[in-house]
Amino acid sequence: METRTLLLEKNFEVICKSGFQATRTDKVALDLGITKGAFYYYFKDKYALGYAIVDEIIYPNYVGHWQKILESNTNTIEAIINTITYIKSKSNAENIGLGCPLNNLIQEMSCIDEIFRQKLSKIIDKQLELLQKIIQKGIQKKEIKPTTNTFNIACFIIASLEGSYTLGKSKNSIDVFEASVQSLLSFISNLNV
Amino acid sequence: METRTLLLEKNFEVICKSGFQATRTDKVALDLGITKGAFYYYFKDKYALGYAIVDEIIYPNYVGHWQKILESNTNTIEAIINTITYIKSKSNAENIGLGCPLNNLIQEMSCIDEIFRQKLSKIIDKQLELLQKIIQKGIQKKEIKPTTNTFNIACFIIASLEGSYTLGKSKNSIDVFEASVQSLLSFISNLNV
DNA sequence: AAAAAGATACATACTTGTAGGTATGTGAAT
DNA sequence: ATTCACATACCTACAAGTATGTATCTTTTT
Repeated sequence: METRTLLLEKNFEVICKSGFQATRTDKVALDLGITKGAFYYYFKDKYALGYAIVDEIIYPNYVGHWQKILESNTNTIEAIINTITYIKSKSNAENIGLGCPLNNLIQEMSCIDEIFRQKLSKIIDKQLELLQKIIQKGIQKKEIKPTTNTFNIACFIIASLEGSYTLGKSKNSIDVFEASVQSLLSFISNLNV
Repeated sequence: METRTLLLEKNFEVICKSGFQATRTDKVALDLGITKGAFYYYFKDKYALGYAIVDEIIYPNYVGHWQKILESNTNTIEAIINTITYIKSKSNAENIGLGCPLNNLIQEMSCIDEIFRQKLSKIIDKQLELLQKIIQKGIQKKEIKPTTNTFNIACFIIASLEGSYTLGKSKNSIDVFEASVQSLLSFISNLNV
């Protein structure tokens, strides 16, 4: 694989485990058999690496799911439930302690660096935008109660999901995560007409 | 005020703004006209300060609300809604960008330091425990649907709340926070018989 | 009651590890 | 001949912690 890609992916992995600030880019590179010189050939500084990870790895990963729903034609509620069930299935007892990479970075970096905040905020924005469109479409298709406040519900769904990761991470246990997501799923199934 | 208390409270303030790792304890002390020597007289090291903040400031602040509900006799759902409405009212356009101190520390420190994780986890645990008791009592008082899964709902409420802060922090906007909490409130009001 | 002996609550100055970054070198490809 | 894709060695700012000094207060001794 290309050196830059290797650096991006391995650093992402370590950032997921220890956060951005605690990540030592030179040690990560060394683990890959890559030297500091190579790192600074591809990235201006540590923050440039962080931004690249957000743009190139995190963003696509968080927006894809919702995009697909919009493009599909299955029942709206079913589609949302399927997506969240899929997201849920990706967490297990081993990785739940790591939390959600997006969530982690928001809490750690938003207050320290405005560019980080903006880039992460954009991911949330895009998710909210897509979810609102999905719900709106569901209302038009008469699959979702017309009284539903699309903005409120979209915010609530993303918030609950992120919060579920927080619970799981804090307790380092999949149980609380799954319990919370389960409630979210039944909440969503009650949005129908 | 006592030197130790001053150090605790001012450092807590700065940690809320910049996180634990980015906080420079000596600069915080200096701002208070206190020297490094005084700091290390009261705290073994930076982590001891962090632990003290969690134990002495954060813990009491997060557990008190739910404790009061258990001790009161008002309608369960009303009591929960009042509490969350009160919590909601404490955030505004100026401070929402800081996020929730508990949430912040969980994301930043849980993976880095196990003692931090345990102490923070205990706060989540206590909140879940109290909320479960509150819901259980509500069921007994026939104010809440008997089919309600107390564990799932307790997890969901805490997760949604924490997640709402995450949204607000990421967008540095009170709107998404309030929208999400609003949905949570209406979800809770639907828990009645 | 006075003096001596510790303890308390800091202040000052110094040390050290290291994270992050730079400057320069070099072999291969174009 | 020059650019590309790194490698090596060095630098430096500073966060964290330590060692030591000292004024004041308390306690004990005589």
